[in-house]
Amino acid sequence: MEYSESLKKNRDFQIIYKEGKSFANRYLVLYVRENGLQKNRLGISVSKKVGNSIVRHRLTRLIRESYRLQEAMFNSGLDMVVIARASAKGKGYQEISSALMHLGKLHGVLKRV
RNA sequence: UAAGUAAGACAAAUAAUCGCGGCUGACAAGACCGAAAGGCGUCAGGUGAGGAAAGUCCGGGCUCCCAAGGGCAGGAUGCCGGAUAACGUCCGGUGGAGGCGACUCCAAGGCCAGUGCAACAGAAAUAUACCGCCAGCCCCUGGCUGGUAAGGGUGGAAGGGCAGUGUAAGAGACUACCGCCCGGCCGGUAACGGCCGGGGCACAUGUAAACCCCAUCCGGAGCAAGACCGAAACGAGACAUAGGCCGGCCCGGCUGUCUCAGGUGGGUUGCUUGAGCCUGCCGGCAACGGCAGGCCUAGAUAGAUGAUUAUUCGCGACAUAACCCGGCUUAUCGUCUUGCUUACCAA
RNA sequence: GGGGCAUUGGCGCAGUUGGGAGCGCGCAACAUUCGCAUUGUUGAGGCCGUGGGUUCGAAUCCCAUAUGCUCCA
Repeated sequence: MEYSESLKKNRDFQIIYKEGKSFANRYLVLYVRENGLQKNRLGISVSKKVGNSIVRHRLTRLIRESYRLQEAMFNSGLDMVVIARASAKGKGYQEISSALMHLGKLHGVLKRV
């Protein structure tokens, strides 16, 4: 991803859960927190409750892909954590992507086009 | 053709664009990050999950720890022979069970080494007489004593089975066949099978997935193993007091510089060439082994396979490597190949 | 990567040499009261997680499997 990094440490996730704001819809939950950097940082979390390893990997990829393709739409300087919910199991790219954009709109982190 | 049975193969395909992880090559080679070890940009090429990668139920390699040697305890396995690095796996047999058959299935050592348990029912559960049968006696529509396991009834199981002889009634008391036990001979590496003789049955119900006995095997932990490089902070030592702070000065303390130990955050390695795969020939019924030729086929470290478009069909199941192999078990949409069996039809 | 535990009425739990499926709360009915609560009596409710096996007989023993919880690194 051109402008972004991924979140790795559990500590980073915990900070965002504590200090960030969250919105949710049917498939996803999105936490956002300003990090004061030039870049965005993205973390994806899929719980074991959602499904087996195949399902979890698939969802991770769909979320990463939809973020990658829409990356230019987001403001910069944000830490974001996307959590997949159990109802997202078995859904396709179109649904996941539109769910992510919907949450971005709710947070007001999308650039005005 | 239909039904079945056994073995095996495949796991949607093709193209384009964008994106991700290793690898190789070329160009940059420094202006970056870091204390160090080390990492790093662009382009091109090639490569990138499974038959179960799963469950973690077994076995081994590898690594470290412990260790003079041996035993006990504990655990596992359990007909015989073979294969193998090893196995609880596989192959071939034996015995038993199922099927018309092809074929399939079996935790299949030992309750005549010992101990325990067997509710209820039943007279009695390893020792006995309730009914009955027979004999004798008596106070004779009955009772008592003795004999008896053929019959009834209970039970999952009643003391070898069945037929005959025999007897007061019966009984391996005796006899034939079957079963059991013992001994011998023959075949087989063996499990075992066949034959002969004896015991006349005294040992003899079931349970070892009850304790246990017998035989064989097993040291412990696991790649977050282990090895290497190694900040900061903490610790030890040395030096300098040249400088700063405490002070009038010295000692001393803090600070400073250097060294060492330890090995945390972090990094490198272990990390993929291996009991490897494919083809052919040879040995073996087979599992498998030998020889020759060819091939190199993921290596991530928060963890890489996705998205879009087009075409085709049956509209795609179960499911993602994490040190590596050999098995087992479980999940699974379907497609195909071959051998064999049975039934029907045709020649 | 290794190990352990649990699963029994609606809920929480007992259940050992393998033979009866139980306890408390809850539920229903009846009694008591003018009525309710309390109390008492009675009752319903179970494939003992699932599938096989051993045994005459399995909640219990053995094997496989599912779900949940938990420990160590």
